[in-house]
Amino acid sequence: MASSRKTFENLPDEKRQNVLAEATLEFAEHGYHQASINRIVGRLGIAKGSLFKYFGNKQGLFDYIFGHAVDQFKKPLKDIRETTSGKDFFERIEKSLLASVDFIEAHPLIYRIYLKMLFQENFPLRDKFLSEVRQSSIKYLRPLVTEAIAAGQLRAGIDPDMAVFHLDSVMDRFLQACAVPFLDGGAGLYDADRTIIEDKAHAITDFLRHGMGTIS
Amino acid sequence: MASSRKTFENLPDEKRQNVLAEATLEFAEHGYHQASINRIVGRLGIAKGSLFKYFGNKQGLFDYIFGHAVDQFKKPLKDIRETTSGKDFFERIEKSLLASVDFIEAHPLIYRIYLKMLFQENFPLRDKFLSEVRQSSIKYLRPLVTEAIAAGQLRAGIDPDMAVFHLDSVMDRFLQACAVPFLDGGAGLYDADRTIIEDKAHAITDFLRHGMGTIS
DNA sequence: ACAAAAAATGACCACCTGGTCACCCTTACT
DNA sequence: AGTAAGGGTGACCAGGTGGTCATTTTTTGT
Repeated sequence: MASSRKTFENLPDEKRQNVLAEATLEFAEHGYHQASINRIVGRLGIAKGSLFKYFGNKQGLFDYIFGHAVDQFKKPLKDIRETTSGKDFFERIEKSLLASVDFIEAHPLIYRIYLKMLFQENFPLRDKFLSEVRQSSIKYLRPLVTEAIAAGQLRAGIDPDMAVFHLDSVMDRFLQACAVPFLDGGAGLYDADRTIIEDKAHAITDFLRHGMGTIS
Repeated sequence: MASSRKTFENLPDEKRQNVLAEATLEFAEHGYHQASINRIVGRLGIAKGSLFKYFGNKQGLFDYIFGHAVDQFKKPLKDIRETTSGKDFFERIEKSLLASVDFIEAHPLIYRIYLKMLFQENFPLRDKFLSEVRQSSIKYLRPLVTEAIAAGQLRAGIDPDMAVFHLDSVMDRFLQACAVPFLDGGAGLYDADRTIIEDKAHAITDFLRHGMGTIS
C-alpha cells in the first residue's frame, strides 16, 4: 500500500490538527513547489517518514488538504441564496459579497492557496479545483441574474453573460483587496474592520445598481 | 566584478535577443523559483558560466528582464490620457481598456510574469514592481475621475476613491479574462478576436456608466 | 606573427529536494 | 510471557538547484 491514510485518521485529534495546520500554512506561504516537506516535519518535530506513511507523497498531502475545499467554497453562498430568495437583487449581491468576506476571513490560508493557484500553472489539482470554483461562482450568479431580469430589477435588454461576468469580477476583486495590500488601491479594504468593509460593499453595490454616470 | 553586464550588451543583437527571449519565456512559464537556469542555457546551447558572467546571478537576470518593464506598463496609458483629453469620461475608459488589451497582446510573457507575481510573495522585485504598477494604475485613473466629476459627467456625491477602485477592478479583471481561461467566466473573452473584445469592452463600459439596475 | 585582452566553457561544488526503507519502539492480544 | 502488528524513525538515495572558476578558445591590437 503506497499511502496509509488510515494511519493518519487514527491519530489523536490534537496531533492530526497540528499536522494539517502546519502543512496548510506551508502551502499557503510558499505555494506548492516551494513548499518544503522538510520544513513541515521540522516544525512539527516528527520524522519525515511519518508524513509519507500518512499521505504517500507530497501531492497526497496537498490533495488531502484541498480535497474538500471546493465544498467549503460553495456552501456559504448556497445558504445566502436560499435565505434571501425574493429579496431585491442588489441586496442579495451585497449579502453574498459579505458572506464571501466572512469565508476568507474564516479560512485565510485556503484562500491564499487559491490565489496562488490562480495564475500558477502546473499547480496540482489546479484544473479540477479552479474550474469547479469558478463554475460554482458563475452557476451561483446566473440564476440570481435571471430571476432579477424576470422581476424587472435589471435594465431591459441586458446581456446576462456579461452581467454575470461583471458581477463576478467586481466581487472577486473586492475579496482580493481584503487579502492583498497591493490590490487595495486606495479603497482601504485591506485588513479593514467589518463596519468599514460593510460600507465599502454597499458603495460598490451602489455602483453596480446605478452606475457611475450622471443619471440621464 | 560580480557581473559584467557590459559583456552581454556587446553581444551580437541576434544572440542577445535570443537569450532574453528564452529567459523571459522560462520565467513566464515557471515563475521565478521554478525557473531553471539549466533549462535556459540548455535551450540556448550556451554554457551556464556565460549566463552568470552576463548577469551575475539568477536574480540579476530577472532584474535585467523586468527592470524597465514598469515603464512599458505606464507608457501606453499615458499616451491615451493625453490624446483623449476633454472627451467623454466613459469613452476614455473604454479606450484605456482597449489600449491595455493591446499591451498584453504585445507583451504576453511580461503579463504572465506579472500575474504570477500578484499572489506569490517572495518573488524578487515584487514589492517594488507591484507597488509601482498598481500606483501607476491608480495615479492614471485618479485625474480622469477628478476631471469627470468637475465636468459633471459623474454622479454627484460620488466617492472618488471607491470610483477609482471600482474602475481598476473591472478593467483589471477584463484583462485577466483575456489571458486566463478560468477567469473568462462565460464572457467569451479568452483568446477572442479584436472585434469581439471591442464589443465586450463597450458592454462593460456601459455597465460602468449606467449600472445594471432599472433606471428610476 | 605575436601577445594581450575578452569571451566562452563545462566539470565541479555545496546544498536542498522529494522519497525510501530497514530498523526500532510501543501497544494489544492471546 | 510471547508474538504480531502498527506507528515512528532518520540515515540514505538519486536528482536537481544556483553558483564557481581554472582552463581553453576567440578576438583584438600592434
